[in-house]
Amino acid sequence: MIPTLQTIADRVNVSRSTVSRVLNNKWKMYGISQATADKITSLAKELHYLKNEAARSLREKKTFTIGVIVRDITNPFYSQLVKFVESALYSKGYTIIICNTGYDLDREKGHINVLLSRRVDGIILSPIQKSIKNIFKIKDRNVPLALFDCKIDDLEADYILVDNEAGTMEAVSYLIDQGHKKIVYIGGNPYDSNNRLRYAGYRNSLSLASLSIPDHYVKHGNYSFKHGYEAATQLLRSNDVPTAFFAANNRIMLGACKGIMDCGLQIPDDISIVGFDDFETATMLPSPLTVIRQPLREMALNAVDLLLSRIDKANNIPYVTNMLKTEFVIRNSTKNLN
Amino acid sequence: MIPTLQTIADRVNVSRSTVSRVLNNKWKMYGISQATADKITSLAKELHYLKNEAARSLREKKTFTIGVIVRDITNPFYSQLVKFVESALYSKGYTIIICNTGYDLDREKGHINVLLSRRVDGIILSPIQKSIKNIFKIKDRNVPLALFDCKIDDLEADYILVDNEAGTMEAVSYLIDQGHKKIVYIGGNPYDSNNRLRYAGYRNSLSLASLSIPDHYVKHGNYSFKHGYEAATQLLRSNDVPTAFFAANNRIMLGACKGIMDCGLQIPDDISIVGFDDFETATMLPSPLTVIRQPLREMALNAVDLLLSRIDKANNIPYVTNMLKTEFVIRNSTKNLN
DNA sequence: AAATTTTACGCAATCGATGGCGGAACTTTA
DNA sequence: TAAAGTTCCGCCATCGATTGCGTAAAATTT
Repeated sequence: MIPTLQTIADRVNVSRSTVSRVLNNKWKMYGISQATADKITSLAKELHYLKNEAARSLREKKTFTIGVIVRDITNPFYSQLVKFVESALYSKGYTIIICNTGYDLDREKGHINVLLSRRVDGIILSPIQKSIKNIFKIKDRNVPLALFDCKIDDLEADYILVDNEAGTMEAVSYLIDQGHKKIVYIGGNPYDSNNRLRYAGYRNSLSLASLSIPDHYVKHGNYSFKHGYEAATQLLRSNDVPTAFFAANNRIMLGACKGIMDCGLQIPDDISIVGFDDFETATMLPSPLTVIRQPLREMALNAVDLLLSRIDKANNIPYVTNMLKTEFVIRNSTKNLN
Repeated sequence: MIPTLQTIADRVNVSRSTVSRVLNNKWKMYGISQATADKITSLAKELHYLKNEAARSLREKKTFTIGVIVRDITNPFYSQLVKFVESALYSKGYTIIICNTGYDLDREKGHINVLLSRRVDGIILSPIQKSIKNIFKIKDRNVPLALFDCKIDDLEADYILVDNEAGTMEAVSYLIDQGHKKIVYIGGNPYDSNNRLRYAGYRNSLSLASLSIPDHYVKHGNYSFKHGYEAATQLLRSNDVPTAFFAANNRIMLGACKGIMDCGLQIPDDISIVGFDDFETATMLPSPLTVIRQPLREMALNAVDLLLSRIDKANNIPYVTNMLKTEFVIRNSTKNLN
């Protein structure tokens, strides 16, 4: 049998209440004698008593659980996010439930239902485009929510993200400064907010330099290796070969790099590339990749802080949008054409 | 207010029991009229009623929660494991709590306590060496447990792992067949079961070929990029440069590759390398890496099945050790010296 | 010695869902 | 019309922990 408060109470000849108070370190304020307290704590240890969290949650209306919904846990961007979030929350006594949507709206919906059923204290959500309905389910319940790595129009909420537009402009302008004029944008889902903002940054930079953008230099698609690969190979085999690629995320970038290699070309000698997200492999390629790094750790801690403050101090503080700066990490994947 | 069974019961003028029975699709066996059932289901929808899982868990002594404890969630090996496990369990109505130990024994202990407190229905644990005490805590409570990617001496339990020794022998023998005689073993923690078995495989292969192993050809350490890097660079700069490396896992292998590159050498022309674990980056290097692939998806599903069968059919079935075969993926990171 | 304080706890309600047992109301049968 | 079924549902205990309120017993004061 798994011991309960009652088990201990019976053996020490006190009531459940007393045991509870002792084990929650509140015995002083309830005037319980040292002797009783000692008996209880030592018996608890002896029996390997562990509080039943389901019972505690039910009574306290607090689960010490946070739901984390990501799009693809195997993407290092998210697995690192999870690592940081888990670590930060662990030290605060919270536990995380991981939900992987795989960019599937129905799955996201299902996961949200489960999390709400479990009465999680908060949710960190990295939504897919068109998640609004799902998000409203959370808002309706007044469950603290941190939207991660996105910005949804007309939706009031807490956001944690980076300045996608500025970050992209820094990278694209860098290419332009190096003399590139034929710069291709390989993007993700055209409705995704990140993609839109990154694309906007790309356009801005080219426009500032008075460079035009032929339609076939813009390849929206999705955030996959495959898309990056196909976009790159297609362009490299076309009759208007660009001099540089901008990749909207790490998956696309890797795919593009592979495509470039498979076309028998060299980075940066034959073609330049920059892109969003830093990742380990970026440093492992023959020429390490120049990338836009997102301050993932900061973002994770930010999301946790935001959530915890809503949980602790009531959920009626004004919404904030926490837009962090990106860092442009120059390595060696671009060629200076000047 | 969040609606409960009582809320609905009051509005429909029935008892909680009736509502519960209807919402659990048991109304037919309790002879509840269609009309009542309809009223209840539609009101439940209208109010967005969601069962309180804490209450259900408490009453049913079942949480539909599985704890997954991994060493490093950012290692693609584990993030993929999590992805597969999450997906398989989601379809069965289970939810997973992720715990990242970072190879820290105390953290593992803390996480196990939390999971037991939460009365998870089962645990998938990828332990660190010397976890036995922690594991016994789980066994003492009779909580279904699947030990992943390890084998602990004298500990009866369910294991899911690959045939490390045979897998390693296949790879090392391949090197030997290609004429390599100076093969270095860069390993992980010397007490780790995987490392021991992989090392055993390495010794076996060399021994079968009557090759001796100088002490400095064996570099135990830990499963980190850093260790791989340092071991490789140190050996490459020594006066007894090997012709091939065997890396005991993906992190070490990547570190070794980086070390090789930083020494200005080429794979496979100057030095050959094979290692454990397949990973995306392996295919992205100038010469794609020859690796020993673990059937991760199978392993994950196996772990889930094992756990669920223990959960559903009682926890007294005999322990099993599920040792799967590895797959040797030949790419282009070794040179034929013959 | 009676009154007052302090010490040291216990009682019982509560959180929300579940299910065994029982029973009222209505219908059918003899 | 009384007995026997059916139909349809409610009562209440239970899971384990928490806490406001209350109080008996011991200690102290007057």
